[in-house]
Amino acid sequence: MTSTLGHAILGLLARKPATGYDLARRMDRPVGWFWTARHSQIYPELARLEADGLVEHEEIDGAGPRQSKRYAVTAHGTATLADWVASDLEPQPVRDLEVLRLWSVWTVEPEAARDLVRRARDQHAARLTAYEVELAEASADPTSRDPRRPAFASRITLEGGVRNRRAAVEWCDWMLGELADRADAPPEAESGPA
Amino acid sequence: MTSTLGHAILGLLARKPATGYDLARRMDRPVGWFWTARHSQIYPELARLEADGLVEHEEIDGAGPRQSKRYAVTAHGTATLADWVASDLEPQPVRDLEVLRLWSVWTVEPEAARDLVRRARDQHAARLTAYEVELAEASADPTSRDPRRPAFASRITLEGGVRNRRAAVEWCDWMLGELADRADAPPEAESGPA
DNA sequence: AGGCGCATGTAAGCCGTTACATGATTCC
DNA sequence: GGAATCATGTAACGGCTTACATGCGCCT
Repeated sequence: MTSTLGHAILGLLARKPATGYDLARRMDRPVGWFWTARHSQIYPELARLEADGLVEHEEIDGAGPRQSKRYAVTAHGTATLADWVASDLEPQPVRDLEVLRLWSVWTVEPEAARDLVRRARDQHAARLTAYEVELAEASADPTSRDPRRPAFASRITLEGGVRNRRAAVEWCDWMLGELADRADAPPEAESGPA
Repeated sequence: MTSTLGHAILGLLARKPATGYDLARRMDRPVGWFWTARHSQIYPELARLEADGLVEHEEIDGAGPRQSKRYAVTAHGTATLADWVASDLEPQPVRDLEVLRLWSVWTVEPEAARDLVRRARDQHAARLTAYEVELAEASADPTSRDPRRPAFASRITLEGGVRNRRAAVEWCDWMLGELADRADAPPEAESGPA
């Protein structure tokens, strides 16, 4: 019944209580590496979670002028989150724009293709570096060895990100090899150094 | 102006003309590995593409009782597709349910976590096998070496899938190691061999 | 005086899914 | 006779994005 976004928010709040505004920022980094949401989606979802008794709020006066609401998970919320984590979710269909594009790469000149792959490689490499930095920070925390601590989960998800992006960079390098200009030349009838 | 789905359909039709029904099936395998759509989305999109002059159809009487429409890309459609492929798309935000879930894995018992990771590993391994089979078939086609042929694009995207899933399986194995039951035991005050 | 950050919400619209609707042919 | 496959569409609804709306305090 609770949506995926709801579980994402519960996951954030289970680590640390926050206002809707805070959540919107945290939905960038670090959770945003694999799930994102705008504030326009977060505020109504918080109301729904509260109606279901999964979170509760207290009014605080924060830095802003207006009263803010700091949300925290209830016991019921934690239980719901844990159930969802352990549940049998069927694999989601993949939606990858980069691969979809590559699948039609035969429609463009090899030179344009190389350009494309080089740009993709750069983006993956940048992401890889960002993950590596965060992973180093996460690993420094001694609690990141304990499977019942949030830092553990952060560490293993980041490790996944690193491995994933590393594979992507290697794949791009491999593709550049496959696209190397051996025979870009227009098809000439029997050339070759016979 | 043309949507992502529109480009996905153009990519399919550029390889081979097809009916809406065909497209719906092909949106499973092989394109469906990285982009999917239901027929209810495909039929209206075909109408839109035709209105924009990117595809055209001829009536045929196929196996079914009703007249079918076989669609093919126009020259304008091919050009539009090529432009999109070479264009500078900004990286899409990742949305990964499996990782989102893992990020909250500290809320469950290590044993449940191991179970979860084992199931994920199995799914990745199954996908990996499927990719490897298709890659072997694709590589057998001699045109898969020519960057201007569809088979080339199929081969390199499949190679990406294989590398990606291989990394995922290895990551799962690594996580199982991290979750190994060294110290699952409930926290007893000063136990340990001195 | 103007812009940025804090802070919370609503509204319009697109994209995608599930379900509804129809109907002939072929296989069991 | 009934189920599966071929074949095309529409309708209702949910999730997500973009844009609209408001307003105080701080920094330049």
